[in-house]
Amino acid sequence: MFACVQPSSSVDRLADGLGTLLGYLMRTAEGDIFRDLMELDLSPSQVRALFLLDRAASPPAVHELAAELGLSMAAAGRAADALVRHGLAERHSDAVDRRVKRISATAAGRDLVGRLCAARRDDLRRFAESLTEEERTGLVNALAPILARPQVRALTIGPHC
Amino acid sequence: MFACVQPSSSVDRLADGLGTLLGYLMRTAEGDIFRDLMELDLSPSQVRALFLLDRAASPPAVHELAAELGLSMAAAGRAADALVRHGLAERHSDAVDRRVKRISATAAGRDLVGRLCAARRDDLRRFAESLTEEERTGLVNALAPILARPQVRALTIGPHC
DNA sequence: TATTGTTATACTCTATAACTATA
DNA sequence: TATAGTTATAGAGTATAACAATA
Repeated sequence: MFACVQPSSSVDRLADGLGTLLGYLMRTAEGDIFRDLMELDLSPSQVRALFLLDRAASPPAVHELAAELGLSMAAAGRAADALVRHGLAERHSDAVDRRVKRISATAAGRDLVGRLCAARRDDLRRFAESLTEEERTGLVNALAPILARPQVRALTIGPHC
Repeated sequence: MFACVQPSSSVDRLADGLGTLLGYLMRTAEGDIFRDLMELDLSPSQVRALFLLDRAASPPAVHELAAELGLSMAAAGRAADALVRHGLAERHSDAVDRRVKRISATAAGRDLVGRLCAARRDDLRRFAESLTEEERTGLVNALAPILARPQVRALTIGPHC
């Protein structure tokens, strides 16, 4: 019989450490993010739709929105309705195929996304500020080669969020 | 006038790097976690209730459950109902005050929580395995002093999750 | 005939309020 | 009278199905 307690590998230790860090960051997030959303009374689906519209290269049709959000077309249409009512998105009839209605974010919609991203960033800044200079630079240096990896960069969306 | 482009501080760089890492981890999570939940057809509130019951030192009353979940007592009672119907939780009449019904996780409930935590852990392990040995040990070492901080340890829940 | 989008209906989850049981 | 919990009703959000418009 071998010993029951295995010495943990660097994989185990890192998975553990990251799990703890993620849990801590989630629990300490002040969530000023949600203040704006509560005021506007947006549902989670509506928020996801808005983020999708913000980062979309070109305004998606309702059925594309539905597919990307994992919603029925009816539900996606209603989510778009709500965003339009709030002045966060606009409907345009497609010039080529007049069946399709394309949805795009308005300036106000993009502004809201920007503020939500800034709130998330502030949460991370607060954490970063709570560390010593040594801890910060140590983590920045350890993170650098990982964030430079192609597979990570490929899934990195943009400068914000 | 000063230059418009400020050199970013270590705080900025770390906040940025962590944001990117978090985004990557979220986007690459395979989410086998949700397979179990879909089968059982548990709502988010029911899952949160189950996690709360699993880590509770003693079985909470329905009104305590409601307060911790941020739900109405009626909604908390219904969430408990669903868990009981699925065999994941039990109701006990309090021996002292027969008005209160205490809710506790069953062995099946704790087992499900364990499996959900294991799924999250596996996602992080997969990421850790995708790194080189140098990257892993670098990150483990950079994380070590931070995770040892009292304020982080205070918010760390348990060995799993 | 096939496809896009909207409207009609049903189901789930929630909150508020009314109700029952216990203190 | 006050408190714990359940039940009744109403309000979102979603999906499925029926419908209208366009291809």
